[in-house]
Amino acid sequence: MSSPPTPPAFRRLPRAVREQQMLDAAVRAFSRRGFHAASMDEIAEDAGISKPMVYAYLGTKEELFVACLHREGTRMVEAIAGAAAPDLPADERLWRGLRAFFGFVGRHRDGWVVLYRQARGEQPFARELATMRGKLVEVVAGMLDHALRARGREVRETDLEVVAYALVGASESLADWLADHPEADPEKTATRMMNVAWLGADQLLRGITWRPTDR
Amino acid sequence: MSSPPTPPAFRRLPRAVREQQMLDAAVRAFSRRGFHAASMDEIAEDAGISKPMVYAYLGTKEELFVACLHREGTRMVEAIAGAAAPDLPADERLWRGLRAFFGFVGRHRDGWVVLYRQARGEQPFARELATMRGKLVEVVAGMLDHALRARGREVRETDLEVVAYALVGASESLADWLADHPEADPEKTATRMMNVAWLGADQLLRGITWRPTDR
Amino acid sequence: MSSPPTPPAFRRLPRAVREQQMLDAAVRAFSRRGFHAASMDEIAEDAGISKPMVYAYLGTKEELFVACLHREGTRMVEAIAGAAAPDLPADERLWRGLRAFFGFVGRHRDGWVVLYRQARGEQPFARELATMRGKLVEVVAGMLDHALRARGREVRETDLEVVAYALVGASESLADWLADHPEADPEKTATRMMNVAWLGADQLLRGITWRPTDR
Amino acid sequence: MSSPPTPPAFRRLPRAVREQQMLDAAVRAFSRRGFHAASMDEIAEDAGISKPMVYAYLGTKEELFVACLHREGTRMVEAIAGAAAPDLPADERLWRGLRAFFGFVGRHRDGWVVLYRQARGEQPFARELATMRGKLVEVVAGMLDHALRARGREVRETDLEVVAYALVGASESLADWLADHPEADPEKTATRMMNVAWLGADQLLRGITWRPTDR
DNA sequence: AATGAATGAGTTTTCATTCAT
DNA sequence: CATGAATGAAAACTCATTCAT
Repeated sequence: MSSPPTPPAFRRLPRAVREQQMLDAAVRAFSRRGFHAASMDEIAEDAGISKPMVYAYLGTKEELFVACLHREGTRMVEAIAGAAAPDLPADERLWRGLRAFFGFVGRHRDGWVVLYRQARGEQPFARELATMRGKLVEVVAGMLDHALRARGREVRETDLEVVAYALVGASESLADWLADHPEADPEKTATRMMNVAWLGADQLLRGITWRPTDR
Repeated sequence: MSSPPTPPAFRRLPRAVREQQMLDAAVRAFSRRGFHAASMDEIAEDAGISKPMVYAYLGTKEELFVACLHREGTRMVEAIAGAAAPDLPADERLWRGLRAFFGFVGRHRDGWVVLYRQARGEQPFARELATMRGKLVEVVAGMLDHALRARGREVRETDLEVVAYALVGASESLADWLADHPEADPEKTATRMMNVAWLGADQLLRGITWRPTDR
Repeated sequence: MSSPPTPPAFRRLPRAVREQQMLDAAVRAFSRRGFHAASMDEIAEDAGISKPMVYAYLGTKEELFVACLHREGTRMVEAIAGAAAPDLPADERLWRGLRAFFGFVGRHRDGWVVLYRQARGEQPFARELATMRGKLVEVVAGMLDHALRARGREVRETDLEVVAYALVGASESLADWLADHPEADPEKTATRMMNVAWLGADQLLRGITWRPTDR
Repeated sequence: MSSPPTPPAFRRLPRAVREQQMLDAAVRAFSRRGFHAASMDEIAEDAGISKPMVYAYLGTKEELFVACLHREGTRMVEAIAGAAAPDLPADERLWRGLRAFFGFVGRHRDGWVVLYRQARGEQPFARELATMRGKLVEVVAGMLDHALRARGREVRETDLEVVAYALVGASESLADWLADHPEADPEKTATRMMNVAWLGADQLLRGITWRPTDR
């Protein structure tokens, strides 16, 4: 008597799976509506789970957002790091990194948006975000430094960092543009960014263009 | 005895004055705490006026934010447009525009932050912001196009636009960095940006550097 | 120098005129939006005058509403009283009263609505309104009593009052219906009400009908 | 010592129970103070629950009011419909309907007031209310039509509707009066209304009276 | 006589978060 | 493990009303 009429077939999933469902829902909500406008009710419902479970698994709203940031950020960094092997020449590394970056953005537009567009405005995440971006800047700066030393030249560290910062910033902006233009081709966008970054306006104006050699 | 310490002369100010006070307070609040976290109470108190006046003069919270956007944006665009005269050679125009831009950011760090960092994440202002940025991109694209045609060459419009977009994006990011580093020198930052934009990584790595001629 | 550029031709109207303008605006606002939803700002603007003037002339919002009630109510009572002379036979008095009543409603739909529909729900005006309606009920009851005594019969006062109340209520409801049907003919509505009131359902069902003799 | 005076057994009630408590409190508040003057704070406190629960269960203030309207309206319509069986003669149906109606009003004075007195003035509920009243008018009109056809006569539809409207209006007004006179007897009021409706002023003045046969 | 400037006080509504079951 | 029930706190917005000029 009083046995459960509907078998709980879809319930009692392992914790890891549930967490991913929640993060998926959270990324959707945060990227579409922003950190403040997204509500925990909304996220819980979209994840098909009750609110207390979200709190039990992923903590407060801020922690949840940070968790999203971490997951998407890690995915992106891994994608880029896996592509730009450190033993290649400078331009090849840059090109592969850019291609990986824009490819990732093209495949995870939601993730990208939540990562950069939303997080930047909210103080609590500024540091978190700065750390992640710092890693990228460091990689690019290291790349430049490496190439310079190979030619027997050296540059003040600040200069390097700022130049790297500018390159990363330009890429972010183009990625932002890419996220807003679903029809745009990530590969082409990467090529354009490469042209700007590598050749600069002066060369471009002279008709010099950079083109990917392989592929 | 008990003479009024603050003369009542500051009350009952004319509308135009009050509006500027409110906008000042709003820019402060929005840029420091973000659109959602900033409260109308806070802004009103900071402006030294009661909430209903804010609503009476500048409308809804969203409208208030847009008003901030407009004021700061107009100031910035005017500063840049006034500096980059259209009859100069391309590199000179770019340089002067950049110098004006970073100079402006250095002088109005709050304004810049509210303008770009906060507005980007909030859907309601995306369009407003896109319009403003669009103007900048157009100017830069026009500049490139002008220089190209002068050399008898022509480029597809989309390409131009994307390159211009990247340049603007890089500048924005450096400006962002500038806003977070109060000790940094806007002039130097402009020079660095000019190097990246004009020469590109390739030339920089070869030891070629761009330097302002005048001054 | 600095003479007024626009001559104040429409300003400085005598107080009585201004008050009527305000009452007109107030009746419009109250009847369209209800007592609470109508705002003093709205009324002042519609009257083409500043808010402090409204307060100076007609007092608080409640007092303003009461003033509307008074003006419209007095107009209506006068219209009815002027039509139903006390020396006519009962049916003729009733008919003339009804015709005057529906005629008035037809000409002042706004006034009627503000008078009855809005005032009834708001406690502060219940008494005011009850007084006015009481006068009407008294008149009708007196009419019935007069007719009864003329036939040598007498009825308990309460009975009379309730019957009169029902007649007034039915008229009010029809008037309400009339206010919502701008195309309807007041005269016809009066005839219908007369039929119900005078003959009753029983006679109507038997095919007996009342028709105005004159006209 | 310090044993809990009120057992915590009354907390955490199931939704259905809470909803009824809220509706009870809302009907009380709305009918006593009017739609606008009644505050959600007040209602929540009177229901012994916090405001957010009211919003969670019954929505917006307007929706809450409509919910009240629905509950009370349904109760009333059911009471009347259950009493006036369609196979009785016209006068008997009318009488039973009126008796049920006034009986209901006598038992739920609060409900009646909120239903008709408050709702009529507020635009947002006009339609809701018109629908409900429309049903009553239709029933009465159908009754008259039925009786007429049984006697081989026919009447224009508009005429019927308006007469029915007048009868309903008269009843509403008497009910209104009843709500304001707690000492009055619903049964007697029904009898009076029946006299007015069925016999008309003419017959009443001639000393003809209608009396309930049964009971 | 007339008004722009100003506000205290209140309202609806939302949301992150936690119990008790 | 899971959730329906519950709330404290705060935010946006409005409005009748008054002062100082």
